[in-house]
Amino acid sequence: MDETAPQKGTVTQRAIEQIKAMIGEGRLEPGQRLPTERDLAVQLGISRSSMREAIRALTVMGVLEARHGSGIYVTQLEAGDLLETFGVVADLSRGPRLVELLEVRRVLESTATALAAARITPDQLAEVEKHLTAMNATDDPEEILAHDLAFHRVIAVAAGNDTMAAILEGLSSRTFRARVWRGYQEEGAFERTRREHAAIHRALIAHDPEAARAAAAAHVGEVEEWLRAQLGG
Amino acid sequence: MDETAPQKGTVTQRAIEQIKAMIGEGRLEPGQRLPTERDLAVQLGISRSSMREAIRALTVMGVLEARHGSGIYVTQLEAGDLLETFGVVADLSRGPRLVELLEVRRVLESTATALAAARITPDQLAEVEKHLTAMNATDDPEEILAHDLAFHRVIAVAAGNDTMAAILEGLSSRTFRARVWRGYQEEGAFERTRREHAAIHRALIAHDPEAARAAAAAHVGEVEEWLRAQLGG
DNA sequence: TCGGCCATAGTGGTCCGACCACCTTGCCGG
DNA sequence: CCGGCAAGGTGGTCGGACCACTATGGCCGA
Repeated sequence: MDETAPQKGTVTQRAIEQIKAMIGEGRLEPGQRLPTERDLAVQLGISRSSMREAIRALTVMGVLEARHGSGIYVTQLEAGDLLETFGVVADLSRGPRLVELLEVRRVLESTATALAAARITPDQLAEVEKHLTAMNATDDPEEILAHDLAFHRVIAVAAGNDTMAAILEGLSSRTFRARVWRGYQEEGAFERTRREHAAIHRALIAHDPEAARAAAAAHVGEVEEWLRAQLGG
Repeated sequence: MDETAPQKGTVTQRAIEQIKAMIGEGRLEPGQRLPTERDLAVQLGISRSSMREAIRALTVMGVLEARHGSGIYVTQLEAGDLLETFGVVADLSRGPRLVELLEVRRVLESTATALAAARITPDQLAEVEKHLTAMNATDDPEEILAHDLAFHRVIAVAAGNDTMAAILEGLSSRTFRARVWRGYQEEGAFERTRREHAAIHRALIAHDPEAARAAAAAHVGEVEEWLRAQLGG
């Protein structure tokens, strides 16, 4: 048995862990440039192919970023970078898990909206209003959806918890929302959605966290219940 | 310009999207075996190296699973499979983001505990008690941590939302908890933790969701406040 | 006949070397 | 002094070869 090379798992997997460890131990700072693929491969004693797979893995995790012709860099390791893959879950989920995801979103969205009610700045509030009016001024579903997403995104950011905002971003990814809302809006839910958004807006203006929490929970809950009914019968 | 091959992004990235689309459209069922790497590479018109990188990427996302000597399979696409990378966020986060993660955990954990209070079965309750007593019967920090994790895991499962349980699992990943708790427990927080766990347990027995929510929120909130103080000065 | 062993084909895992596309740098000429 | 151009360096792609492991089926012995 060779103590210098425990030989656990594939060499690629080992490389992934080693680089992750380097970052965890602070030997690689956010934004820093890594050695070249070729050098890294030599350092870890593996081939460039395997090293590239490891880099690819860390890239999809949002830990590394490869710039063609320039080099490999550690990302800023911000919530957005690392939670990007969260959207994949939403995209590939179907049936009962969609309800579960909406339940998670209801919990987080209501909390975020409550926090936002207490902390939102005038500028952010103005932006919320901008998307609200734009959303009500058009009949194009695409545009409505875009402003709807932006509406909630601004609120999530105003809550002051970037991690929570990033998770909510993933839970509201374009394809996820589009898939669910297509059916929901076909049942003439536009007016109801408008009223719910208005209620959230009022609560933000009043800086009333409890009202904001209730309004947001009801808003997401409506969709959640509709989807539950769709699946149930 | 070739309309048959839009040439957007790298070939590997395209391959990732194509396979993801196949699964999204239902052309690939969970558990199903994919063609060989070599065949897939030919089908998508790329080299095996690039195809392997795409497969590696989908593997770390928890979408595919490669079995050496057997083949490549689509995972069951359960919440646990897809949210496994969530733990990486916790592992690589430091400073203020740790507080944000704990804030998210507090929100989800309190909700999950409340749900569990209403739905928990006698068997699950017995398991909760098992870990509770085991946790109080030893002084080995390692063992305490293990039972602590299991304690909350059972509760999360009892809540009936697998997605939420999977997220909480990521937020409580071993290294994350170990890093934070090391310092927290050094300040003689054992007794307080014991009391908080007991309070959660009582609320579960009484099937009292509100009490359970409050107890869980306080439990996580304690650590959150301690960590906030650590960073603040 | 039945059971287990083993050769074999097929699969993912690894490595190598070459070339391409792109960015960066710095030299050179205006 | 400045702008453009050329060369070197980097990640991206390719093809082929071999290794490690699994699964299958036939063969041999009981």
